[in-house]
Amino acid sequence: MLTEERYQFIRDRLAAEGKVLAGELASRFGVSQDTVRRDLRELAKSGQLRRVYGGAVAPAPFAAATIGQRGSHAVEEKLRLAKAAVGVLASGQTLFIDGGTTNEAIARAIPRDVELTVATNSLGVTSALADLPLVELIVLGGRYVRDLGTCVGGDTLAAVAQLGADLFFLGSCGLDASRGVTAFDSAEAEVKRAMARNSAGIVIAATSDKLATAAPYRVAAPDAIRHLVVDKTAPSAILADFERLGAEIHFA
Amino acid sequence: MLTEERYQFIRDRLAAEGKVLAGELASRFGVSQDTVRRDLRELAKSGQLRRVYGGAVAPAPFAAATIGQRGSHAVEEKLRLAKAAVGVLASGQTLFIDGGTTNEAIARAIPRDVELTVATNSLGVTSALADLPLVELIVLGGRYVRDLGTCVGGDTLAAVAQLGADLFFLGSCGLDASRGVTAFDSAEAEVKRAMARNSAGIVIAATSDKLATAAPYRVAAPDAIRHLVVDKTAPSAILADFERLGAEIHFA
DNA sequence: TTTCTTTGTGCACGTTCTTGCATGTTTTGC
DNA sequence: GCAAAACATGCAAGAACGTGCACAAAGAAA
Repeated sequence: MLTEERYQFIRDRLAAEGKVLAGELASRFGVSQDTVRRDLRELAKSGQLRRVYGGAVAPAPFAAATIGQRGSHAVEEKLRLAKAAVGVLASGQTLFIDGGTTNEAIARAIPRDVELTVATNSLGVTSALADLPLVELIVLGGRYVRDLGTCVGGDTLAAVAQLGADLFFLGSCGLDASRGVTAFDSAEAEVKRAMARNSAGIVIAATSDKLATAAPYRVAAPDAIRHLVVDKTAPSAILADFERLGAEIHFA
Repeated sequence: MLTEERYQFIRDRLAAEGKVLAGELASRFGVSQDTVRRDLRELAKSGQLRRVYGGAVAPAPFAAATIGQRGSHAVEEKLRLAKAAVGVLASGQTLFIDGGTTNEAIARAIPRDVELTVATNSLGVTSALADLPLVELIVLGGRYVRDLGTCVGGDTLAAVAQLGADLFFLGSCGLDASRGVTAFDSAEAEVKRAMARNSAGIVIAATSDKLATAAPYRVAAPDAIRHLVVDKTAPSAILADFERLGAEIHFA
């Protein structure tokens, strides 16, 4: 019995029934439960199932429902980034959070026992925070843009102008030590600029593919970044540039 | 029986019927009530349900006012109402839609090929419409109120004031032919009043338990209702009153 | 062929998780 | 106010789990 055969059987069984039991698989394959557990661990690592006590279940449909191509590896990376990014939070703070899948992951990673005031123009972030009892949630309305999952426009700008925040979690941007933070869309950039202007510090959690890239619209100067959350594969030369400009580097 | 299976069953049951009983779940699963209570505690910790004495109910934004009433029959009734309510729409119209489970059902029932401009302060309605390609969606931001699932406050009022709509889908209210439309919350009523003021006509889809009830805060006069969508069990005497006041009655 | 490395597997051990029971507390209905 | 039901908490037994290690089979290098 090849390992791959077991994998395929598990995948099929999950698709058909939604769950598998470790003990049942072991007796069916004629191997020890340890081997089955190793299989499950391996498949879980690539997001093909979710391990639970006693076996495994089909993965959450959450990934499929949301935006873009986000491979399973990128999900894990974003989750690690999100957990590290939450580390810069302190109870009682006021935050701006804008759009992007990384920011949605961060919002979902905020623990239930932290007291915060959060203003966001992202539908995903709003949904993620809507249930947290200690979060005072302010929705920044405006024209909803499907492709971004956020609100933009004059109404959004007006709402931002009335608020001030300790930290601004800035998402889905290009990031370059000389050009600073840049966005791909004009209206989006306007809102980000307003949020940056009304915040004491900017937090950016960047997957490694965002580093050293630039987009047309300028959002913030490179020295405006207070916290930069990256994974351990980020080139140290680039990080050194940001550190020199005053950013605090956090590794996921 | 995996723990996760019990979780899933509870989630499904809550979505369908709005409530679960600890004792009933225990006998169905073949485990002790202690285990069921532990499950409920766990799900409550992540906001997936709200614990009550004897079991649990669906979390705030969806439970709204009617906890015991929303059996699977009530869900079906709301679906029928929603389909009928969509009948009053015409392509090219501009709508206000506020909160409530009935309005969320209506939003989900809007077909993909209708061109509309929709302004809403409800998170559920926003989520329902976010994917429709022909709907220009305007999010009315403000302070998010967990129990209502909507935004209220001065910012919301200001955003409403800048817009005008053909129809206002008014939800989760008391409804009485002499007192008109009434709401349970002061801030909520303010927003509804503003929407009513800036709309040419009001549409109300009411489950039969809403008819001939009243709440403290006045929202609109009884003769402001243009379309009233009810099921066939609605008392004809009450409907006659509304019809005399100028409402058009639609049966689901 | 012989030797070494790689990979997959099973076993032993300690750890963590789940569960039912016992106990004491809180809530509900009368 | 009282009794019963529902609940929270601590505890112990057992199941499931992770890890390190040994062993065997397959292939590569000498």
